Amino acid sequence: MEEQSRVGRPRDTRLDAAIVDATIALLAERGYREMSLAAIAERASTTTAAIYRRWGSKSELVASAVFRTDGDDVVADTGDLAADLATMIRWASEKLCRPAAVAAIAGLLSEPRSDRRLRTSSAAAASQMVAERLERAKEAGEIAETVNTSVLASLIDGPLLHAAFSGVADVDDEWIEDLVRIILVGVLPLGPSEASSTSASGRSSLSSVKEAVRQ
Amino acid sequence: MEEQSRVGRPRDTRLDAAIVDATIALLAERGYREMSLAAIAERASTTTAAIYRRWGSKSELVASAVFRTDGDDVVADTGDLAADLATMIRWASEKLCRPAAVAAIAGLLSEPRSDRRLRTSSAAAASQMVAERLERAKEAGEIAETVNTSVLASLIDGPLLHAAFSGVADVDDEWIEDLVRIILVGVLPLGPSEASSTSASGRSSLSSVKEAVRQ
Amino acid sequence: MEEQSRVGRPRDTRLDAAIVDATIALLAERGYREMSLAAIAERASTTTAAIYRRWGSKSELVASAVFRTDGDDVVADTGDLAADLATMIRWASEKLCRPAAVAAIAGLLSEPRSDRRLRTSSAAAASQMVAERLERAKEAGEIAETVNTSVLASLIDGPLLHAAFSGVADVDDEWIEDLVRIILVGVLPLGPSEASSTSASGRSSLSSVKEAVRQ
Amino acid sequence: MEEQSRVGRPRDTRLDAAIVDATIALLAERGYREMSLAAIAERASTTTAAIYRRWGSKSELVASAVFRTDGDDVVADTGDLAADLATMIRWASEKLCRPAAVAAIAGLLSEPRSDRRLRTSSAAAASQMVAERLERAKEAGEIAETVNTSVLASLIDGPLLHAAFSGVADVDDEWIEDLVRIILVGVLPLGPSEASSTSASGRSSLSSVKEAVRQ
DNA sequence: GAGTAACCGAGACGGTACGTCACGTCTTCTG
DNA sequence: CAGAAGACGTGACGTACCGTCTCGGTTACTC
Repeated sequence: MEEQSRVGRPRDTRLDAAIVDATIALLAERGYREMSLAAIAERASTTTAAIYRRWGSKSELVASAVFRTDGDDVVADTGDLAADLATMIRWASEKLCRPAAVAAIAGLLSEPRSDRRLRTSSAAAASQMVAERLERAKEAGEIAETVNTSVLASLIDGPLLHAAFSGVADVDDEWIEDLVRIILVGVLPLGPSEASSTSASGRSSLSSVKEAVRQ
Repeated sequence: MEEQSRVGRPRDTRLDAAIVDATIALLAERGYREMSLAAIAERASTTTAAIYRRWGSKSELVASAVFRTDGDDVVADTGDLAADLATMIRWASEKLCRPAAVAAIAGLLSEPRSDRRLRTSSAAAASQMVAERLERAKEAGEIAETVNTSVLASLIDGPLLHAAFSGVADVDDEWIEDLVRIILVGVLPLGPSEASSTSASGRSSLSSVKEAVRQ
Repeated sequence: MEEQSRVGRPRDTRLDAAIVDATIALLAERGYREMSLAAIAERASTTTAAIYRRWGSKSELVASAVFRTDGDDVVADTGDLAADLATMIRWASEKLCRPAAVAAIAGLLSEPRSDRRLRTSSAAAASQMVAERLERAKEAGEIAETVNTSVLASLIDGPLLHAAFSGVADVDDEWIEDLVRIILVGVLPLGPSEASSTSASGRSSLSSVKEAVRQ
Repeated sequence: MEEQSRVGRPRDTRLDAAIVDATIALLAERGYREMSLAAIAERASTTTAAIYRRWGSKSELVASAVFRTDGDDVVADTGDLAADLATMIRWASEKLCRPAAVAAIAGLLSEPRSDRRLRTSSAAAASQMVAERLERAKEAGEIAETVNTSVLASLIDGPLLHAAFSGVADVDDEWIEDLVRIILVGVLPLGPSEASSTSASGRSSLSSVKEAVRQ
């Protein structure tokens, strides 16, 4: 969304909303590739020129339309990791599982310069904040020291991405609760016994991990 | 890849390979959107007509080039769930984390009728086999009864998708091992204490799960 | 050449002229079949899309480029049939004997639906006007009543077509003058003797015509 | 039609006829441009390879199929110019006015190398023979000395070409008879009065020609 | 009678042109 | 100066045709 100069006729703000709405609707209906800017303009009762006055390209429009962060809290930090993790996953599911979002992610990644545009803006910032939140949890002893926070971060968005892309499972509250439970169990510190067994063997083999947990 | 009849001049099999190789190379270099069939044809020293003789569209070519399953085993089933899970994740990482695969997934999902074509062919079949493997593990008592296998399936591909799309973490053996450990711990049955505590409270709240694990 | 609406950016009229010029030049150089729209576009420093915005097809472009009638007088009518016939043949030779015109006529007739498009527009209109001019001459007694005006009309363009297609004779002023002389002599009323002889025999045999003329 | 070597399996002569018939039929139905060799092959129940074994190109096939001269007499020479001219025009009408012939002429002229291929073979030979016949008529005094035989030759095929191309008039026996009458009258020597008047004025103006004829 | 050379059908091959579509820019008129 | 309309260059897409080539298989002359 580009700035506009102070002088001259101001932009019709109803057009902004109409364009964004049309973009989201058409993304869901047709997908990224078969959604032309002409179709967006027509549904918004305007022209492509008006769109290009506001956004620099199709991908920029889609990115800002679908992933506009109206100053949302992207990271929950109440102090209770279990609750916060559940909250973040729920938020992520609301963000990623919409049909328009699936189409947008796929479309933006299929574009060439998506690296700079997309990631640097919203996604990267959010990732950074999530990483910091998890790092704090680790320092607070809420997460086992052996847990790689990079891996843990991938467990928040990743399963949702898979579900949204494959379209197999419908992600409802129960599904999310099940997911959170597995992650939490897998991530929590297991007390003295856990500490000793893994410290003894270092990066133990998977079967030894299994043994340790059973105890 | 369409069948060809027995009569007439047979197809030049070197062309098939050259086209597939060119497709994978250009996907990695330029991404889905900026990879034209003309460029593929040029690199494979042929013409677009020869490509269209073999595949019906750009998306069909990409799907079969990147996700050709040469009769691969898509599911590991040695009886040891821990080892099999690790194997499947490793296989998935080899399949999904290549640059060409990332570009292909994004591109195919940005196309309109990818649902029917792509998923029904390879991905859906693989998902089905994974689901069956997990269901067997559940019946064998290797997985806690409370674990939703649909959620568990999304934990195999999902984190890899996230890592590949965000490009933040580089997925190496250590990363995969960390992932497997978290999933295993979160999924394994926890013995009598777990059974009693969860059976008592049914779908317990997340905080009660936390308590149960700590014991 | 399609109409364009009043609103919006107007067409670049220099492009229209450049395209038409390039079409005529390339028709003469290469002929209809070996003249591609891409070559026309290149010589006119534009693209095929700009051409298709103006004309619906290659044949339509060629027809309007070669046979554009800028409100020309297609029929001479000074009252003197001899002079008018000479004028019309001279005009026709200028229209039909250009290399581009020869290529255009052949090309358009080799296309399938040229009937409706080409003839109904310019050629048919011109033919109609010529027929009317000849009919008036007949009523004025300048042409013998036995002369079929349809045949006479074919004597204006026909010999020029033959000369242009066969490429044998070069059509210069002397050639045209010779042609006009033959037609005029064959067409003029021959006075009382002619009237009586032909009325006596009705549609006389050709040899009797010969006799009649000799008298 | 290319030669074939003496050894090996001989060609299926029924195919030759079937291909020629299919070519003529499709030329009349669809025109030159929209007649594909694949369609010809299909109608003749064979393949394009069999066609290319016999003819070198589409244009060569069309030329030989439509204008095959099975040793026909292309020039009538009974000694009676009037009758011969009528005969030649009648023959020409049978040759040129078929729908397939119109399509063939247009198509061949729209091809690039039609000069060498088409004219050198049949048309040029025929023209040469016609020219010689007319020259003999002139020497025999059957044609006025002022008549240009090149012009006269163009009066045989030309009007028929015009009629066939424009499609306006249907060329029947009466039409041809009318045409022959006009040409003959315009071409015959007019006796002593003609000789003196034209010798006096040389290339007289058209109006003086008119006067001379009226006498 | 065995060889062989050319035929036949089918269909893939390289090459070229066609006509369509979308993107992002530019130019006019109107408010 | 915004907005509507639409032309502009660029470039990809998918189709069609031409003329050639390569198969497996067949047919008739030749040795």
